Amino acid sequence: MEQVVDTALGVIATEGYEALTMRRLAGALDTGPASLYAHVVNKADLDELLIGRLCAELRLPEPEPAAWREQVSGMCVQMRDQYLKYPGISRAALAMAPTDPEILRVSEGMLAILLAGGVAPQSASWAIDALLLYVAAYCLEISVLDQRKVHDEADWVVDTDELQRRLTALPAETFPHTTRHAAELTAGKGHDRFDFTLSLMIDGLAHR
Amino acid sequence: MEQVVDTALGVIATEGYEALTMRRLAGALDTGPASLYAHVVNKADLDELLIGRLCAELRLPEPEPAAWREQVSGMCVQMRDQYLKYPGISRAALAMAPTDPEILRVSEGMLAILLAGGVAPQSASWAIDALLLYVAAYCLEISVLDQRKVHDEADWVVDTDELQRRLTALPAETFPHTTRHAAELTAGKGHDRFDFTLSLMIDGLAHR
DNA sequence: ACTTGACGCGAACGCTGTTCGTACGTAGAA
DNA sequence: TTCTACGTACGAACAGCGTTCGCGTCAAGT
Repeated sequence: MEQVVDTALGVIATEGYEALTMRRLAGALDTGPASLYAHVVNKADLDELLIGRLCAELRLPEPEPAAWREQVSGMCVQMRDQYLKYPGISRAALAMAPTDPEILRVSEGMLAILLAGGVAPQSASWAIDALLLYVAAYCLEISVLDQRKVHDEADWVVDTDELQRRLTALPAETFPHTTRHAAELTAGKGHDRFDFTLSLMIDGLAHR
Repeated sequence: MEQVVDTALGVIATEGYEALTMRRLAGALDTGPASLYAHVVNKADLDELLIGRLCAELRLPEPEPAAWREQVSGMCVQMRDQYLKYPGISRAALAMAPTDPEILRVSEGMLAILLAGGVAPQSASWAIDALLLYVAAYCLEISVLDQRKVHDEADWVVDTDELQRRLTALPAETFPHTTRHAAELTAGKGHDRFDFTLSLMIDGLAHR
């Protein structure tokens, strides 16, 4: 069963989550699809196992009260990179009940950081939920965009420059702010947008 | 083609997005699945049309600089309620390119509100992105949970009280904070968590 | 050596999105 | 009026999905 999870993660890492079908996974294990159901109840169950394995590889820091902001954003960056390492897997994370013990472990770790930083328990609890949700959604969006680049024709997907050109070309009377600030709307290399949102939420948490 | 979108929204409203298959939609229109492709290129195209229709029904307020916070959170609440009115449709929203003119209209409206409120253009642009992403993810999570309640056996899904009981029953030495603050972790009726995250981000935006 | 039990897997089911060829209805030309 | 030609609509089919059933095989117990 451990090998099933490992092989599944391998398939996702090289071909994306959409390619992880029971048949494809069975083929990678040199067997038929029916044999998988001896080790796994469901595809949903497999998804849970995958997310659990992902969370198990996250490293929880020892809470340092003075550095709680860096520590919590570091956790989010860890999750982000883990999600992006297995493109599209965040879809499974979004559709999952938070019952898994490995997820609870991560949640416990983040709670410890926030409480050590002096955040109120209620704010900390809800903030963890919001952060995990945002990270998963952010990674899903990125994975979907990357998937489009592979699957569809290249002219259907637009890069940043092309998008900015299109925004500028919009009718200025109905989209005055969009045309004027097309540069800002399309700005952000790498994970600038991610960092911005994280600091937005963490700053909001600190000012409470 | 307008009728196709209307019927599709009707199906989603009563049976959920997962039930919106080409065959089910064709059946609701008293025809076969092949006929749909005369009006719609793809299922992805249909999804875009649905989200476009959804966004078209959003009401953009006239920006009032003093009330920008209430206005932007009001927009998010509008989107949330619209998403929840059609359970699961936020999945389509998350997997979509932001090219649709109706989405641009909403984005333009929110940009106008934030700029009128004195938010820097770069912060406003990124904040809109983050807010839209969070709203979609939040609604997707809710829809998935509701779906589970319908599909699976009732004992697989846990309500708030049961979840709190389980958290409290965890081993206290490995989950000290989770067991102690199980009440806070499971707290929040209605959209309290949603309101919290929104004010978190908007407050962070104001302190910039 | 015979029985029994468990396990693995080929084949099939019902479902999905999508395509192809045909048949029909209509509009224009002779 | 009659014939043609074109565009549209749809029944049937295809490839793929998750999942289940039942048979065959193999190991252990008596």
